[in-house]
Amino acid sequence: MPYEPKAIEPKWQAYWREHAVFAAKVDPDKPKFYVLDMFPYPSGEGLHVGHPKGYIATDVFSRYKRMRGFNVLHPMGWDAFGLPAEQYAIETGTHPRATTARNVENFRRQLQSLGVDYDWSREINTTDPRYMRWTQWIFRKLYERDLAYLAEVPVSWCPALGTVLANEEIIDGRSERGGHPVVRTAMRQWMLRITAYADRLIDDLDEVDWPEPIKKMQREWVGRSVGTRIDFELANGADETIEVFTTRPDTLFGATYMVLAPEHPLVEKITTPEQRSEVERYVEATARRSERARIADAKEKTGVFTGAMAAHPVTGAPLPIWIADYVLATYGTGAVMAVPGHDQRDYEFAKGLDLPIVEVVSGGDLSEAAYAEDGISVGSDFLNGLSTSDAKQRMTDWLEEHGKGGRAVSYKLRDWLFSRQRYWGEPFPVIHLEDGTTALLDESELPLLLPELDDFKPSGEFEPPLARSREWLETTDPATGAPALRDTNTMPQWAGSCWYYLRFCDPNNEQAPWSEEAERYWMPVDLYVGGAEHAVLHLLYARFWHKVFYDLGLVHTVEPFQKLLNQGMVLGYSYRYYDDNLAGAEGVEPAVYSSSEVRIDGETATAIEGGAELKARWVRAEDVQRDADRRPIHPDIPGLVLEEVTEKMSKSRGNVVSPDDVIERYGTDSMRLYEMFMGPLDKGAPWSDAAIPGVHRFLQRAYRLLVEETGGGERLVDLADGPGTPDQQRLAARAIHGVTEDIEAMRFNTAISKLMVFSREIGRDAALSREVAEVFLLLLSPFAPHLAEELWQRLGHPQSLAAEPWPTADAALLEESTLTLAVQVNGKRRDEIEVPADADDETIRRAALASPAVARQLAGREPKRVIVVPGRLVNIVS
RNA sequence: GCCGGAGUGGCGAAACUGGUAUACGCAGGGGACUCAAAAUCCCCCGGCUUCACGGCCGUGCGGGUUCAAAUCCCGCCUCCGGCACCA
Repeated sequence: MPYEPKAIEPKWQAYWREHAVFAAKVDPDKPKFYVLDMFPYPSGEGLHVGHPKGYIATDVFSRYKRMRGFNVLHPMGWDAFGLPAEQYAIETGTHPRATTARNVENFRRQLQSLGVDYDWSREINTTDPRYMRWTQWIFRKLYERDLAYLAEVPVSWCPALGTVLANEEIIDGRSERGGHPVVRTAMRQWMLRITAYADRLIDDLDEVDWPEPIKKMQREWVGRSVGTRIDFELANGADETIEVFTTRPDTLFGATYMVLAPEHPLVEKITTPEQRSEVERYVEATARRSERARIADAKEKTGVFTGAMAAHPVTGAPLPIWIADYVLATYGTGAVMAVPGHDQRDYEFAKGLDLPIVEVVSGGDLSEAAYAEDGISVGSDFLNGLSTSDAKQRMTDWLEEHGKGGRAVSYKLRDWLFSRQRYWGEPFPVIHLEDGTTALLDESELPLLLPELDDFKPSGEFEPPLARSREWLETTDPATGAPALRDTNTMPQWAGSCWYYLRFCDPNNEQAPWSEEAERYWMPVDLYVGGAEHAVLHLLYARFWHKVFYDLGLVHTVEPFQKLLNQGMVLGYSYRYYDDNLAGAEGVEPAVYSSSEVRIDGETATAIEGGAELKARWVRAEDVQRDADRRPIHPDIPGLVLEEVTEKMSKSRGNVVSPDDVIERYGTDSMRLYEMFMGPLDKGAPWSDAAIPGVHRFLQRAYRLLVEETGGGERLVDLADGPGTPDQQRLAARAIHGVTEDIEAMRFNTAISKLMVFSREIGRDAALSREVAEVFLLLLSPFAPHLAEELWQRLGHPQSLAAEPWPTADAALLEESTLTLAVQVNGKRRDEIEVPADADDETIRRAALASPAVARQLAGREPKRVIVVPGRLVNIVS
């Protein structure tokens, strides 16, 4: 019988489960290792071959660490609140709980078929009341620490969908689904004071072993900038000041006007009657435009004069106050002092509206552009002659002395909007009293469960679905018996994923979210693997919560994730064309275009001929036909050549490959091996079915190394006793050394190639010895655990190899007795020589010069220099 | 525009600290085994040139540093990802 993964793999998956081989228990006598995957949202579509890449990598590494004597924690669970289940509920009436349960079943089955060494006894689900209870408990802690507060926040409200939309759900001011209008409006919502942790979120990045680009993105997201606050008084003596933040206080003498964001609260107050109608029109127009649209025509700067004037803090000169949408209400103070000579945006605005531009830093040419670089201050009174950095100091000191400003720090980071107007999330453990105050539910009342509904749509204007259940909504204050209302918002999906790594340490605890003992033993996460798309938000939010836990004494480390790794995306080949049926209407015959007939400009596609606006369409990869030139063509539209692109796998692109199909054909071990062999873990690569037979053949060879076919059955091959021939021992030592190094560095692709070489060479000169065969199986086992276990058992071992010690290489066997050195003449390789490993430079030099190829190259010239690089080469310079 | 990452055979890739460019795998070609095919095993496989030995060129492009550059430096080009007027 040949290698039969279908017989072997389920057998070992059952064995691991039944013998609880991967169950993790606190054991103070053993070093721990906590490996974590970013847990998935169990979508209805199931896994595609891109998802498991990270899971397989953590599996390889955790199996390796276990064999190295570590007590490994490798858990899995479900981030199961979320929009798709709710949308499905709105459409079909199916309760999200039912959808979620079904999807979890399917995901668990698929993950288990990969043979990953999860400790399934620790499985968690964020929608489980036993989990949700503690998420709400954490919210109480945040509230008690004044890190959660209610605020009126502008959001994008879509009346037709009855819900608030995120920026990415809005296209051209309309909802992505359905194309309904969206308006900006203020709503009372929960906010989390993440900005209180801004400095620590930047500074503590120095503590962790993360890819530098990710750290950088996080630092920039927090966006700390150090500068000066300046107070501008109104020129008419009104009792208002405009506060401004700037990183260039040295240019204060160059300020020729002020600009407020249209949403700035002072706009209303200071606008003069003559300007009022124009200002109101502008403010209204800005509110109607989406943030995206505002950004899109950033080049054209518009604005309106308010009629009011501010006084220059030093000279007292009047500065006209404008409003313009290039000033953002959400950054700094929502107001800027405009220095058109030295800020490009102010320059463009001033040019467009004919406002004065003055030079206060020398070095540029203001007739061309603003000069934003450093220089020497000019036309700036007491700053004249100072360098930019000295002038900044001097001006800030002056402002402090005169009570008109001072040093300040500003962040890009904003507080975290923590409410969602949805059903399928954690309800807030609070009640709202009639006097307008808010009170926390007592711990004993947790979890606060969702009301049972059969209609999940929003219940009306500004009313989330939770408002549908009056009996849930209307309650009483347990303290006073007074009537009270529950909060109709739910928490965002982030809530559950912000602390799940802590729950995994102690998933069944009913007294606390986790015990101190478990946290002290398992934390921090030693290796965290997931997609780079979570580089900023998830990791920043989780770090924020962790720091709060630290301040509460609930965790003992400042940072949760010690080492982070982003797996590259598995891409799929998709096949694209275009048509002019923009709305996707049915029953029409759209004009179709091949990509060569289409012009792409940003996000819009137009026909080169005729200029009609077009939309991209995809043909499912399995439906694509080929013409005589092997070009991909449309199956139904004759002659339409498709464009082959490699992009992210998704259902809409028709390029999804399911692991179920791959496992059915080749087995899990082959799929695992292929995913690790494709290339470096952190690099993206297109999935290719055609390459799998290569690794599958390797596993077949591995199987035949130990099992031979007889007439009707099979038997173990005859193995030599003892450690094997000297050659075999050397090969084994080298394989152990190389594979170990590669796994430590997470270079799984090269580890596998070393295993391929090892298996090919090992039986070449003599019968395989038992010891060498065992080394091979142990090295193979993290990658192809099912096959390795099977063969290990056939060698007569009654126990799983999961707990076997990892082999070690005998250092003496790694040393070579002779070395092959390349011989170069003037840097070009001309020959090679064989020398004893301990040969001295003089011997090597003589051997190299004795080479006939060298003599031919030198053609009688004397070598000027001979460079001997130990163990590598000899370079003769002539 | 800014920030990050990457460009090496027909393809996925390797070369770890500057030291023999293309390991390993896919596809392709040839051979062995077979009545035949599949499977398996062995060999070849960057380009140009030479009967051959060999020679020349070659890691996106152009320069540079070095005895020696895929690797370091300067200037560009292309692709992928992220961010978007941050005062």
